[in-house]
Amino acid sequence: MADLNAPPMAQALRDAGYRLTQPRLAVLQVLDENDAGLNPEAIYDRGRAIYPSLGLVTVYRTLDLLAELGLVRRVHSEHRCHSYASAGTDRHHLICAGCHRVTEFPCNGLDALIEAVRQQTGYTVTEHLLELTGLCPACQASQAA
Amino acid sequence: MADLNAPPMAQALRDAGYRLTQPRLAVLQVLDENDAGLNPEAIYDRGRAIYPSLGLVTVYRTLDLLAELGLVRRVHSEHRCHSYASAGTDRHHLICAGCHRVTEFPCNGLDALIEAVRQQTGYTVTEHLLELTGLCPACQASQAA
DNA sequence: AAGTTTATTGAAACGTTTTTTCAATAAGGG
DNA sequence: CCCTTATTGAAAAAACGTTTCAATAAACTT
Repeated sequence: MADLNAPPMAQALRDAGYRLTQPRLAVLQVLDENDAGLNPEAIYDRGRAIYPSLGLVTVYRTLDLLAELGLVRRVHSEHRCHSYASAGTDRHHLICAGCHRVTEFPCNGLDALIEAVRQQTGYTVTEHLLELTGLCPACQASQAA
Repeated sequence: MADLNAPPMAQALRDAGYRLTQPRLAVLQVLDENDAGLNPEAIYDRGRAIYPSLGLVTVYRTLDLLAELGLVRRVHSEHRCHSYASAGTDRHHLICAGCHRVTEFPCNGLDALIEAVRQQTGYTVTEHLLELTGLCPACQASQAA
């Protein structure tokens, strides 16, 4: 089982005690090669180009596992929340409404903001979700033309 | 058509040019009386106690309409994004992981944070989503006992 | 109050997304 | 190589959401 070209997330999977199967590697590769959020069916379609026996169920299971391990995150919108994108060390998604590209950004200052909310409301805060949506520079440029 | 006890959102609906039907009022009342995020089926069950002929399809349609008007918002989580809660003037949800209560909070400082991201990335930012999850004071107290 | 207009309804049917079941397969260890 | 068992994928099922359309009811007009 050669892992010379395995995406970086593969090591994290192995380190967590999971097996590196061909279907999982195909899913990982699709996620690695695409910076737009992709829904399970799109991942399935692209994954079958890499591993033709890939099953849609496996895509769902793999995404769930990766999400559990914090390696991917769901991409949220008001209408649909079906897409997933890779999750790096930066925690927050910046989503282009034009090309659907998903970029991560660190959000300095959010800790202070959360602390203020904690003091105002008495809530502990254990999880937070922040997504910003707008147009990336490339889409801004092409819309201006 | 008496609206003596109509929830506040009813006026917003009427002002937007929509009819205040019994099914819609039932949905509005359910949302008004519950501070936990509720999924469509839960709203349907509770709504039928108010208006027995209520249909599930109507719940979905009413939620869509209310969301379109900014009167309710979807509640997001990593696993499921099926719940809705009332939306007031404050924009952001604070969700209790214990009792599922959804509270809104204003988030002073987020504008500055978004501006910093804009300058770092070149993105315009037209929408933002922020949710904080933790334990409310009541659940903290009951867990400590 | 009665009549008219038309927005809205709900059940049935349908479409989409996600999960379960289970025999078969394959990853990884000895 | 053999063994263990995690994982797979197709079929089936469950869950979530939308469309169709005749009937109903909200709101307006007279």
